Order: sequence, then C-alpha cells, then structure tokens
Amino acid sequence: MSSSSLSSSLHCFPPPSLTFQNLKNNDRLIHNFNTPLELKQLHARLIKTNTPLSILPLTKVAFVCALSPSFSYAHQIFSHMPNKNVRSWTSMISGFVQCGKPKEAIDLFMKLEDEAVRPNEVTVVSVLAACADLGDLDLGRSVHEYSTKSGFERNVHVCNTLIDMYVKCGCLENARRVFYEMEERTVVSWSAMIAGLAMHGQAEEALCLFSEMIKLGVKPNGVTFIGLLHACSHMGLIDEGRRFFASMTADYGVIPQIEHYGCVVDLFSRAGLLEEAREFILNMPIKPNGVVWGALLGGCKVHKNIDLAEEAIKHLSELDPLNDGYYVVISNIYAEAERWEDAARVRKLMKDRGVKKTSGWSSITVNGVVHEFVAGDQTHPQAEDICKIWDKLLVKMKRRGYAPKTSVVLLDVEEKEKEKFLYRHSEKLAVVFGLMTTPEGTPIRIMKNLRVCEDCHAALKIISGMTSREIIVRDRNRFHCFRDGQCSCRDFW
DNA sequence: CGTCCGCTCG
Repeated sequence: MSSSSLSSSLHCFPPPSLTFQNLKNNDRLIHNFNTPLELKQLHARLIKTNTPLSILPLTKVAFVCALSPSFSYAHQIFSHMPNKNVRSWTSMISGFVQCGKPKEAIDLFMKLEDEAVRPNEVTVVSVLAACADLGDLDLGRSVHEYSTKSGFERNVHVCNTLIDMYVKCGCLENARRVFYEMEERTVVSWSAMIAGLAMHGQAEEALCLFSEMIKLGVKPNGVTFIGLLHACSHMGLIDEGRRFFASMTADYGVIPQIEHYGCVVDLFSRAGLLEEAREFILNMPIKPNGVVWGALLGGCKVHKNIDLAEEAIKHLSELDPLNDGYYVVISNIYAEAERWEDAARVRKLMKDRGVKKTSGWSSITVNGVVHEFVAGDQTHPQAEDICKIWDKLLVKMKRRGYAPKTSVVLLDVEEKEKEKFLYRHSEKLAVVFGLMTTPEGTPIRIMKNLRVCEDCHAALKIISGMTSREIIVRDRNRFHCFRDGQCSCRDFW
C-alpha cells in the first residue's frame, strides 16, 4: 500500500458522519484480527471501501504491528495519523520499547515534548522502560522528576517502573527509596525489587524481602521466583535455591516454567554440581531449551568439563544454531585446554553456518555523550591519553599486587603479547576514560554487552581502591559494584 | 485502554 492512499483516506478523519455505533463496530472488527498481516489486509480493505477508522482501532493496529517485524507499517500509519493524541504517541513509544528499540522510543518521546501533548502515566512508564533498557540514568532521573511534579508517583505502574529503571541504571539505593516510599505495593513491585537485588548480588536482602512479602500476605507469582532463584544461583546459595524451587509449587501453587528450570540448572552449574545439573535436565518434564543447555555449558566453562560441554553443544547446535555465544564458549573451552585444532574447527563451523561473533564493547556516558570502546580500540579521539594514563596506573596497580591474568587471553601467542591484549580490553579503556574526564570522587558507570573478564574484574577492584572511586559495571545480566578494592559480587559470579 | 517485574554464554 502506498503512503499516499493511506494519508488521503485518513485526511478528513474522523468524518462528520461517524457515529458512535460505527466506531464501536470498527473497534470490534479490529479486535477479531490479531496477527499483523490480518490487520494489514483488513486495513487495506477498509480503505478501499472508504470505511472510516477511529483513532482507537488505529492504535490497536499500530500496537499489534509494533510487536512484529512489520513495525515500519505501524510507524507509517502513525506518521499519517491526524490529531495524534497522547494515546497514539504512547502506543508508538511502547511499541518501540516492546520490539527492542528503546532508542527510537526515546527519540519519539523527545518529539512529543515539542508537540502540545503532555505525557501521562502510561507514557512515563514506557519511556522509563526504555531508560532501563539503555541504562540512561540522566533521562530516567528527569522523567522521575517530571513524575513527581505531576503527581504520578501515586500510580503503582510508574513506581514499579522507576524501581526497575534505577536497578538497571545501577542505582540500587534509589530503587530501594522508591520501593519503601510507595503507598501501595503489588506483587510486581516486590518482584521488581527482589530481581533488582538479585542483579546486584544482594541475595540475603532479596530473601528477606520475600519473607516480608509473604508475611504481608502478598501472593508470589512465577516472576517472583525467577528473581529469587536468580539471587540464589548468582550467590551460590544452593540449598536455598532447591528449597524455593520445591516450595513454589508445594506452598504457593506456582507451576515452574522453562525459565525456572533454567534458573535451577544455572544454580547447579555455577556451583560446580554439573552432573546433578545434567540429571536435572534429563528429568525435566518439559523440553529443555537453549537457555537450559546454555546454563550447563556456562558451568562447564567455569569448572572445565569438556565432555559435558560437548554434550551441551550438541543440543545447542540444534536448538539455537544461530546464537554465536555458544560457539564462542565451546571454542574458548577448547582453547583453554590448548586444543587449538578443536577450537579452530568450531570457528569454521560458525563461519559455515554464517554465524557472526558479536564483538565486545563497553560504554560510558560523560556529559550526556556516550563513548563506546571495543577491545584494542585506538579510534577514540583521546586514545593516546587513555593509553598513557593506563601505563601510569598499571605501575601503581602492580605495586598493589595486581598480577595480569594472561590466561584469559585465549590466543596461541607469547606471554608479553597476551599482556598487550589484556591491557586493551574495552572495560579498562572505558574506566580509564572515566577517571580522566569525570570529577574526583564521583562514581564511574560502565555498560558492557558481554560479561566482565576475570582480569578486568581483578583490575577494577584494585583501581577502585587506589582512586577512591566507586565503579559500577552493568554486565549483560548483572552488576558489579567495585568499591574500596572489593566487588559487590564477592567474586562469585 | 497504549503501562511494570523474567533463566544461559563471550
């Protein structure tokens, strides 16, 4: 459909003849069509027959399309929609967030500010979710201020999303404050806070919060238990994890889903109970997915079990053949055992299957500008300075007992070469840049798309002590907060 | 009603 036909049919919209009944009928009509394709065809048909559409069904079209690859179609409808109101804007923003485009959601939110449309509670929820995804603390904070001024903090959805936003931006303290100051808390609020504490390695507090919630008579749901199990697996609380898994069905009637099985496999695998994890998978009442085998594979890497890793990868290459992460891990397991030929074989398999390795990056925001670094990066305008400062820092670090852990460099090269690779890891570059460009004593916040490497973990601990800086790193799925030479994860992760 | 919390891997 061309955009001109779309815009012309919507031009005099809503037409004067449109009755309430017509609106109702169209609404019902749209509700019977739920796949994006069906809606698209219906839309075309309505336009051909000159049937007027109401704003409401249009937003429904936009919303459903937003959940699918035909998102551009929704955007097209949106841009031709006359008299856009706060609901049409919000549909679009939330659509962007839900299909994993938080940047676009924020761009749209910025445009909204130029229009005479005031964001409401639902808009705020959507844009805060985008901030959470991106770790955009600055915007998150200003949307929080706006919410306070507008009286939106009485809305439980807004507060729940604020908790999640602060958690994912690394401000656990602010998340706690929102949580404790809320007037009423739902199971979502408790679950968000528990999951947040889990993400920050505060398992004991997460477990306490759960007891508190039960005491107050709040009924936990499946998501609550994911948070709890997550907390247990990331802190090595095996027995507690086992108990929660048993009790979720026995005491609370919550049937475990694939995600819960994933958590338990992760719990066992991380702790080194690989055989038990394997047995657990083989006895699961539902078909294990890639995440479940992936959790076992992760444990095999940490605890160096090649045989089990090979069993896991056999399943993974069928269940999730296009996910580069698994190939990288198995290849690294081989490399660590100096089985270079096997490692090369996996890399070739990746290539044959057209799977591309995601390269690691770290980013830091300074004065509203996002600076992104990849390993070995020399393209940053201040790359030279970063290296100089690092070299100075390194001398002092070594005096404080930092020993480069060259074993994490899985390349068949000399020791000195390995050190060079190590010193150009993206998180180190980002932290040094943060030290150079932000005022003394202020926290340094880093985002990373992959996991922190062991050497960087050790290095950042020492740097935090040396410079009296708090360094907060958001990993792919959790936080490391370095302070006074220690990490919040207590080195179990 | 267009809204919130969610398992693995480098």
